[in-house]
Amino acid sequence: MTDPSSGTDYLQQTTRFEPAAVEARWMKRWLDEHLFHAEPDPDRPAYSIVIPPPNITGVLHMGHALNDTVQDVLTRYHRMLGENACWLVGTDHAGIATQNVVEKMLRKEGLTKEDLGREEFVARVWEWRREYGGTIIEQLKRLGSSCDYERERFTFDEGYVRAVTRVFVALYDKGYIHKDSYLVNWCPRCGTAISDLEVAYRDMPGTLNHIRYEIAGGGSVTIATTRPETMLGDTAVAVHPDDERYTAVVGKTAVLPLLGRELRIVADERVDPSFGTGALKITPAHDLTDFDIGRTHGLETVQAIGQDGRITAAGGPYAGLEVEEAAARVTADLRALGALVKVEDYPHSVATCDRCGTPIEPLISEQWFMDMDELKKPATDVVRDGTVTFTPERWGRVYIDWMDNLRPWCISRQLWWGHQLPVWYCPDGHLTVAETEPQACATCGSTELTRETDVLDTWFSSALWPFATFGWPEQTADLAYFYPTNVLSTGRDIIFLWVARMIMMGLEFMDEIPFDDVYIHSVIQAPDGRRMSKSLGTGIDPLDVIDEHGADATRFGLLLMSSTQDVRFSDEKIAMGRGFANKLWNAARFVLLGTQGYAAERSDVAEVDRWITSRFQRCLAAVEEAVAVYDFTAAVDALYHFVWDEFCDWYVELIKVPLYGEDEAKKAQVAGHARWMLDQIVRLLHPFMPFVTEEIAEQYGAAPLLRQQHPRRDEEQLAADDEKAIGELQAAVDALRRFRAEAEIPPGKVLAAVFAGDAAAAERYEHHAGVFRAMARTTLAFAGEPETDATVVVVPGGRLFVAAAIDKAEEIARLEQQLARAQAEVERGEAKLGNEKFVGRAPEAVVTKEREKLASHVAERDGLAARLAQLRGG
RNA sequence: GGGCGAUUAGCUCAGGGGUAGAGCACCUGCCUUACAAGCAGGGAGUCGCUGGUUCAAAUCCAGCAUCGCCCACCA
Repeated sequence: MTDPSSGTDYLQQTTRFEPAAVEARWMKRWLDEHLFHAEPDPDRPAYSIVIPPPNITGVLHMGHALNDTVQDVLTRYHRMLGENACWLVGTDHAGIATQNVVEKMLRKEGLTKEDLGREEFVARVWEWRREYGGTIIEQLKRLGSSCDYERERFTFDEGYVRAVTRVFVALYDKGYIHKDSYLVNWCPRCGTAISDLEVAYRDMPGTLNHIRYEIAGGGSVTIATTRPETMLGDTAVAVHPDDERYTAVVGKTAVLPLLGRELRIVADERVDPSFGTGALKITPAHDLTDFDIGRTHGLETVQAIGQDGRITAAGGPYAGLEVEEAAARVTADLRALGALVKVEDYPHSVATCDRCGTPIEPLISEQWFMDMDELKKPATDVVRDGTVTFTPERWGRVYIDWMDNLRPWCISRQLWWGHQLPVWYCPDGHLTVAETEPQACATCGSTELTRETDVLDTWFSSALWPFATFGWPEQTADLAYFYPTNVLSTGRDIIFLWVARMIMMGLEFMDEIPFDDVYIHSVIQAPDGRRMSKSLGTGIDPLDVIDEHGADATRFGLLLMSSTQDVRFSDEKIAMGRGFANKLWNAARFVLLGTQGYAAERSDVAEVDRWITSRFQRCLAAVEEAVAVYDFTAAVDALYHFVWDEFCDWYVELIKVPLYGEDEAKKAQVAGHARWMLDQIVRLLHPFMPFVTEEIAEQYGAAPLLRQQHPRRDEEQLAADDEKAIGELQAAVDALRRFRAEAEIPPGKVLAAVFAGDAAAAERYEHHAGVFRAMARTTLAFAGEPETDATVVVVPGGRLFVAAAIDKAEEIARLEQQLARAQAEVERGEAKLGNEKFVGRAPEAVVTKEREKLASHVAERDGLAARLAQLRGG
């Protein structure tokens, strides 16, 4: 890249990392050079992820942003490990959602879909999709998502339709799909049946109405209902067989008030005798329990509520009323009759349409169902036996529990936008199910065929995503190479709707699981702990966050929020990411500008070089272990602390001494290593913060990092001795700094100190004399008597006597405090080691550690006591 | 009704049998030639409550409380 990042002017002047321009430039380059695209390559292992396809009506929200960051980290990470990584991207045609959006648009033009007719309407939806359907894909790019955009798929594209049709026909031929007249969840507003999973229960206030039904031949029975209007569809009354209050009336006939319909009184165990009056009105056409009881007892069904949500002709005088109005009228009329015995407040949960919020009307209609019994067993087994793993694990148990209780899936929708069922009817009502339009009825040969108008549930097609996107039903090279995918990352809200069904379909049609791992990410709530939602006004637009802080910062912050539990959105974490990107950028500026002309080369000559290399290896190990178990917070945390606390705060400061020094050979060695180290860091960090790392790598000619390798784990680069040595150096500098702060010694004042202690420590400190000068503003001497008014600073391996300008009385008080603290530690340690049970039963390492601690506290105490005695005496 | 999760510093959250951690916020001092979006230092918590196991519990177990989520044919 030449502009504007060529030469050192750019580095010199850019003291802050400015994401906006950098991001756009890099995304363009990655795309122009096809760096995200993968083709099957037998020489490399495949790593594949399919994105949960967002709805074409969707815009990027915080959940996507987190999920896509996770997938991008994994994709970039594995790509740099040398795997052939393909992150497959695409969109979902989203039946109801999309149809609703286009209908709303038509309404603004004063049109309904009926005005246009089906064909024209569907054409309008395609048009809408061409114009707006790609929005979310463009938004993905803002985040830096390295999807294989050249493979973009759509759940309604040509090849996908073939896959859906093939699956439907195959399942029909196997007898898993059938048509039935059954009680389904009907949304009167959307005008379609929906599946159980698309029903949301919401707590609402309501009333429990006790209604008296007279019994033919004398007596009465009182039932209780929350929906009085459904009595218009009653065909029976049921009581529990063991309920002694009602044994006498079972078998008799009750009379439905208002309509006069005769109702059988039946006994059924599904009635709860403790609820209400113990007598249950039976409306087989509008309640699932009633429907089942009706089937058992051969009861008539009366449809009192129509698909438009209004009372039908069966409701006599109430016909044509909306249910709410009907409820009011029925209640009033019952009251007038004296049949309404009691009305009590009764809050209960109401079934509503998950998509539009309208109360669901259970009613009987002709629908297509998929029987899950055969499909669910293998799909449950693979999770039970660990072939497919869930992270966090608990979602696997949730999945299994749900699978164990599966009921048939209602897959037909009375919509216009979607995969039309490949089913044709002849005038005699025979069915012909075929992949391509048949010429004649398979049963009677009639050529007058009409196609089923229903379309499939959107989730039917989504279930095929992991294999249909790689070319199935064709046996393509892509499919052979990239399937099964490695991991599916998604939110927990679609475990049942989508994940479960992909596993079932993958096993059925590919005879293989669709993915090895399922990673369920956290739900990001609004900062106040409420749901992020547009209607509540609690949503935060990730694009705004990117605009404000940059994509790297947004990714970093989101990864910090990728917990195993729900978390609140935290602006501070994003700001932390921004600060980190800036810190990294500035560290890179320092290294690159301060070592110009030197070539990157790892060195193990200097202790400090071996130390930072070793610390890097530990960070690398931590990152690899964290990513392997999808613990992105731990990965990012390890990177942050290594880069900031160790690389920037210590390494960079430590190498300033040789770098600004006169020893040219030493300087060359340190400079080379610093450049090498920076390159290692940037490679390790790239999957997490792709933009800033590319921008840095560009400055020394290593870009694009997308083509580079991940740093290599190497046990031989670990250096425990050097870590210990530098650790002690850090502790000594810290002690001096603490002393300076406590004694309020001005930063500019240079202190002189005499070291007394063991020889090894003396040698080490002498070697790092420059470090003490630079980082603690203290010059060290290793011989001679300390002055009598010197202050003692305890450091590893001995004591520093600092010629200090502080009050003797204050110094005595300070030492007394330190002594008291040391004494307390000694006593604690002695008590612990004097405890036979502790010494006898605690692990040896714990006891040893305790002994070492005690010894060091004893030494510290004795040193302080001696010093105190000297001060008091002098 | 069943299940799951959470309860740790002022805030947001990690951790997890062996002397309590991070970021932000706060206090003090510094524009020290990579970075003031910075540097150095500091204060701050009976780890929700009650029991139990253990030499040792924030951590494991049981119960309780509060909050949240999911499932359910709560007439």
